[in-house]
Amino acid sequence: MHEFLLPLIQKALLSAGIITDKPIQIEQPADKKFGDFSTNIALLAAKECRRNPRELAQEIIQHLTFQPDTIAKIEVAGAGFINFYLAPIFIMRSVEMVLDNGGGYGKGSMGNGKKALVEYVSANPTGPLTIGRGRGGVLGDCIANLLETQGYQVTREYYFNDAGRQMQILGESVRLRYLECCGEAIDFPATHYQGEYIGEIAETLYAEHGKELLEMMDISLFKKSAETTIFASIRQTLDRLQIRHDSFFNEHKLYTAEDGDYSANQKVINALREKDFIVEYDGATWFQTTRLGQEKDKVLIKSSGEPSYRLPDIAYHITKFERGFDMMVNVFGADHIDEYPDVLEALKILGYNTERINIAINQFVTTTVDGQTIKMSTRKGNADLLDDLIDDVGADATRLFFIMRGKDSHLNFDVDLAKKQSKENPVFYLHYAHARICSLLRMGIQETGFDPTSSKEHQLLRLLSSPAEVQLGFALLNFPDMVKTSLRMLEPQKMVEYLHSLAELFHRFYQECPILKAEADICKARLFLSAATRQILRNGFRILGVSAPESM
RNA sequence: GCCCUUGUAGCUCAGUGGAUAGAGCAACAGUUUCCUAAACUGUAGGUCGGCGGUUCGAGUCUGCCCGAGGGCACCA
Repeated sequence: MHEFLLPLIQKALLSAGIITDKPIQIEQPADKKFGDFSTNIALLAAKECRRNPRELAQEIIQHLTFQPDTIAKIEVAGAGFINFYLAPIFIMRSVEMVLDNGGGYGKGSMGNGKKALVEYVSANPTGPLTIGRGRGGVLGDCIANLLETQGYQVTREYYFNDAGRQMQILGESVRLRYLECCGEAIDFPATHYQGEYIGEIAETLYAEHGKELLEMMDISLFKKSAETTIFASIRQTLDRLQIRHDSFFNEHKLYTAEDGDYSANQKVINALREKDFIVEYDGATWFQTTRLGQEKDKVLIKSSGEPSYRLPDIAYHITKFERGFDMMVNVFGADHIDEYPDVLEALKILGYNTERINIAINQFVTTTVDGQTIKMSTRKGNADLLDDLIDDVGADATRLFFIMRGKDSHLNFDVDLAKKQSKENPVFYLHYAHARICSLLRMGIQETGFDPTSSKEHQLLRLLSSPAEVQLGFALLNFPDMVKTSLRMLEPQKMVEYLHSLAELFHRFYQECPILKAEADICKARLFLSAATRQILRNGFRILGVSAPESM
């Protein structure tokens, strides 16, 4: 609808001779008595024009020209707001587009073929996925879906490292458990991986090899075995949530030189050295961030000669630019919050446009079971496994609960609520609206032989004018704007809220307006409206990665 | 001690410098001869953590204080 109003206002400003560099903001007032849409442009422009806002608003209104039957009323209100009331007939006419476009309704061309990269999950294969990772995974997946609806060519990437120190410890942990299987007495250090899965991997090795690995001091076989098993389990868990990646980027690539060339890591050092941001002391190589006003320099190469995580991170981001991505989104958990500023600083120094990088940070998750809040802690056994949560509440509830709060909010995952089969549970409420429409349409075909999904008599929608119908129709038209808002804010939560309110409006319509019992044309019109609602629910569910049950 | 996020109704949370601060759930009171009552309607519920500042206007920006979560490694 913004596409409809924005040009109208722009033209009015132009013909009224009002010049302002303030952006035209169109919002939907919380209270319907202030119209369907409203703009505060007169308030914003008043200051620079040195005019009274209300007078200015009045003048803008006089220069607004539009087709009859589109806008029912325009008024100046409050301090100088301009409020628009759409004509019901215009709303219902517009709903026809939902049916005409079907699954394509809500798609946009913001991306226009541009290449986008979304990096998410990116857990190293040291253990099964935790609930906290799940939130980021779902968030990233939804953001990727949103980008796709806007015409971006999206790559979903998983960045991992199977070479570092943590992986060494992992291999060592498996070896120790293996020795245990062989009946050796061992001392298992607290610094090693405590989870039960380590023992399971060791047992598998014991079953395959017996005691023949007993004397093997090289841990690479143990490490490899652990990595393969754990990665398989991670991917299986992600698969249960419909989270998929197109690309798995192994950090190790950045360490190795190709054809006598420098490694990607070394190139970063060279380039930063050229910019005079590299210093060496204490046996290590440092990124001189003190020159940027920070308290301490940051280590890039440890005195052991190994790069610290920061160096490959910078090199990795450079590959994103080199691979030609116009837009990049990194989804991180709150524990990585201190990681990215240094990376961005380095990229800026090296001349990359860091405005193309968007950081989406999600706060942590606590779960509530039987009214008891359980705090999540990483690296402490396996009390917070994502798999267990999916077993408990199902994939749809897991996904939806992760994104139904803003990513900045410290999510409280109420496991009992997620399992409830009633409207208290938002998953259920959304599913029910969809299933109810499916049932209604089935019944409609049975009783009247009319199928709104194959009929083209969409213009019958114009017969509808009751408040419940018009409000539902209006909500449907907001879908494209909601998609854009969700993407702009990198916040799928907006979509969840929108769909919830849509479901609510449908239930009210269903309650107030008899459908199959109505006069033939009205019946058809209402079935069209129902079909359009179902279409939007489906389009929204697809973005959120939630199923659309046909019956319940 | 420093940095990031956060504090809004009983609970879980929206709120993009603008109008009398909203929603869902819970609570209370109603609605089914009728397409799924797995639903709908209505009522009540607030010192926007606290104290200052910026301005025509602050829940929103800013300073300090208090509470919560996270981070402050030659771990990732």
